[in-house]
Amino acid sequence: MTKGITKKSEDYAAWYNDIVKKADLAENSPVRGCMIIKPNGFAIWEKMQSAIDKMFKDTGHANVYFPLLIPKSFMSKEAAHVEGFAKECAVVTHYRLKNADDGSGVIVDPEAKLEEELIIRPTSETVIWSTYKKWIQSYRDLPLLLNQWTNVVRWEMRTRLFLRTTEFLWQEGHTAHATKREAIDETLKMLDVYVAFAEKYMAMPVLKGVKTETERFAGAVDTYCIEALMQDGKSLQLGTSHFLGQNFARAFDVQFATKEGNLEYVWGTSWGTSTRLIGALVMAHSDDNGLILPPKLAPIQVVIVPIYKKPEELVDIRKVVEQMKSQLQDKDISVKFDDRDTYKPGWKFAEYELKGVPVRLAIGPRDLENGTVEVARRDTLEKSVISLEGVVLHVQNLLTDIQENIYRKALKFREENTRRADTYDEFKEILVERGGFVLAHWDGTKETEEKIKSETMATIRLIPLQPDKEKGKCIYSGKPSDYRVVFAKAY
RNA sequence: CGGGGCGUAGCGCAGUCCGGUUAGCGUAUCUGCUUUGGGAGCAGGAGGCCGCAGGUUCGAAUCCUGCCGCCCCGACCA
Repeated sequence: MTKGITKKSEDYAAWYNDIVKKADLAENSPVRGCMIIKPNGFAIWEKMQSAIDKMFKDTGHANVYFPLLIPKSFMSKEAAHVEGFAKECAVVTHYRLKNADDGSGVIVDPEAKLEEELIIRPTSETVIWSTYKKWIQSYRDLPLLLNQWTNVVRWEMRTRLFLRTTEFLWQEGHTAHATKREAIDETLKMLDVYVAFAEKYMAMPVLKGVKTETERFAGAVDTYCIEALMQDGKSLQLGTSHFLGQNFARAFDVQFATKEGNLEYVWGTSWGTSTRLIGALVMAHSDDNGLILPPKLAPIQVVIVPIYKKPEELVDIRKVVEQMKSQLQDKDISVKFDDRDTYKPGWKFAEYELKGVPVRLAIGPRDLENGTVEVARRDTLEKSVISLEGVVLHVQNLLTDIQENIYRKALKFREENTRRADTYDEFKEILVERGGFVLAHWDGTKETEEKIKSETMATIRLIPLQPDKEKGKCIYSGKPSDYRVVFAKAY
């Protein structure tokens, strides 16, 4: 029925790529690893942005913009930070091109070499903290709660549309506080913002926790994260929130005068989430017919398809549809009336299913006679015929129901794919046969974590924030452990 | 960087092993007619530096050499 989408069960990676491309979300760019986000994909990002941005504003944050280019020297200020990002920085070395003497095209003008090379931001801690030094003198300047929506570049070895691209869009929050407690509270507060966004908007249940030292952000004291399970049993990190301690304050000498007149280093946080979220939507919810979007993030929530033979019939249909459309719009529902006569109804049905529009209304002569409309929901593909009078209320309820149903389905999937392992054999068997989250005891050492990773490909996704106390033995070393951590293969 | 696959019409592909008419199919596109409640049918048309550069040959999409690019699977990471 659906043209050209690889079955999810046959080849998950191909299925994912097919949906991204066929649903017109994005395509590859002329530069390897970069992506062109198409209108359909960008509209989803815009919905995400506006919801998240509102949550940031509601928690007292303001937006700013720091530049794309960062002096190379800034990168070396914080030791762990350089260590983490140096390998994947794109560097600007020249500022001019010229025509080659042999006419072979343009070349970099060797005369135009920069005195200090610039790096394209892989993240903005360095430039922001170098500026915070100027902005912060007193406890009265704190807290400083800023965020920016930008692009960043990280030269990745292997890329996948949305999930990992060389350039990606994201938001990065950077805050500065007078006390450690306040910075930690901020870190956790923003983590909870991400949890709320994922669950309420993306209809995606997430686990939240803290990363192990190995997985920690370069330069952070603690990295918190939310992780969601994709349909192939792999985990995807959807957002991170870092407690930076005084690391960047020390690196950039950001001190403030306390009420008592002492000079102290500022406490910092940073937190981010990216266009990867779009990849998560695809991988967590969609099916072999295409994209399935949660209504709250769907650029078009309801599409209306007219069915008619003669142009006169469309005239009558249009009258009914226009009224219905404006009633729906009055309820803040985004509606598209697809009255193009260049495509047939069946074609449109398939197309909107592919693109994940949550609700489709079809109306034809038969409906006009009966005062009805056909309603189809994308998540279950169910169709029903309802009376025209009740359509607005019905659609409102349906959108809510779809949002909840997608969430329930994802939650059920996660629950069915979260298992406990008490021995290493059991652990390996689960990962090989089923995937998913595996809760297991760990002795807390980097060495054990590394061994398990190299032997099974699974990593510790997170340590729960309030783990259930349970005496046990590390599945690898047999050493005592007080609680289970969450393992999974990850993107 | 390793392993695998692939570059032929906008997209998807066949043809390459074994060189030989005018390079073909599906789909999309354009024209016309018929159609329209699940990706319509028929007829006609247009669309190609066969990835690039050399070489072998009377003759190369096909054989040889070199290069470039893309995708997938790993190692690094949001």
